[in-house]
Amino acid sequence: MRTRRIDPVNCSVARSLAVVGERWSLLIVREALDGARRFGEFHARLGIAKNLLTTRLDSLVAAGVLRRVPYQEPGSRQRFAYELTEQGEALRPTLVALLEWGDKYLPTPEGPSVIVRHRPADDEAACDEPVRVVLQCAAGHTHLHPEDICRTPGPGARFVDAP
Amino acid sequence: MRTRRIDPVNCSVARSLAVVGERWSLLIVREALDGARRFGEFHARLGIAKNLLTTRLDSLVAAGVLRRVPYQEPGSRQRFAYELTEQGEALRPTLVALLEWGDKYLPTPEGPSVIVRHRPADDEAACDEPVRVVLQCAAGHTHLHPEDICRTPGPGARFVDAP
DNA sequence: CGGCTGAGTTGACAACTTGAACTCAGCATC
DNA sequence: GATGCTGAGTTCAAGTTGTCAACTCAGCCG
Repeated sequence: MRTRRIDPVNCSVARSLAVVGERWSLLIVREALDGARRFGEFHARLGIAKNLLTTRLDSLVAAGVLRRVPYQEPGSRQRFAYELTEQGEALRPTLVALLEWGDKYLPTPEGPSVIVRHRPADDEAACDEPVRVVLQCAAGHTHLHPEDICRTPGPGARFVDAP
Repeated sequence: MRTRRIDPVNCSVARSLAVVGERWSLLIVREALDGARRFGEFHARLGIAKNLLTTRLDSLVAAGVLRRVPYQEPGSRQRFAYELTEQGEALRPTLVALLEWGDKYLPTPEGPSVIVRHRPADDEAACDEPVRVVLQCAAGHTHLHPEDICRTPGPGARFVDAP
């Protein structure tokens, strides 16, 4: 019997990337996390082509990352805004991880342009410290080294012959 | 004076995505984290077109994510393998974040196919617990809610007029 | 009515992706 | 020493996706 591996196509990373792995999707989510809600805001902030923005917003809505909500400004007709669902909010760790990686390995001479801070809405407990993303195991161990981590098959694993 | 925002184009997320935001880049890194090293392994595991794989591997090497190392199997001529640099290893939290997100929001009926575990090489301290990605501030606070997090300008921030 | 605005749509063109066929260097075999 | 095999690519046509500019469309405002 040949060596077998976990099938790499049957993987949540691949499924996630099918949803948010396109050129602009994560940048749209980033802007949404930063408060953008309206078509024109995304367009102006990102410089994305409008027709692409239309299709990206539609596909993110279809995937459940964004929600389309009507709004009406006084003196204007009803329009639609796009706001993050819980599922969209849940992409924050991914974006913080990418932010950290870029800060460390693709730095600009001036230093990072954005720092994510722990700043609760009720300022009483405001600690204001920078936020980082860390790998932590269920037993509470943190600062895991690469060699201390391994991928194991889960209940849904399928296997393929190793090449 | 108009409201001003942090310039979204001058951002580490955008610079990171320029390197690893293309269709296959993160999947190549995922396979590398799982031990793939050779052209044929990446090709067979991912099913990516060979010419694209060539350009992706080259650009990941140019970006410092992978390193091109010669190897020679007995009875074969010298060839090249691609292995992760420290910079490439540092993408692990990003991939774990995407894995978790996919497991939670894009599940398959059978359950997750991969579980990342804390399993040190020297099994003595093996705890084997699943590994998760968590946001943690420098003061040690964890379990941060969306509303407890904000983006603040860093030293390299540039500003643009709000749209 | 005629112009203004935000939110799109359309269409021509450019860039990227795919898949299949081809090359190429060295080893092994005849 | 010709032939074929293998892994690692390269080339090319066809299809898909992204870009930019121009256009539409609905309602408000004067």
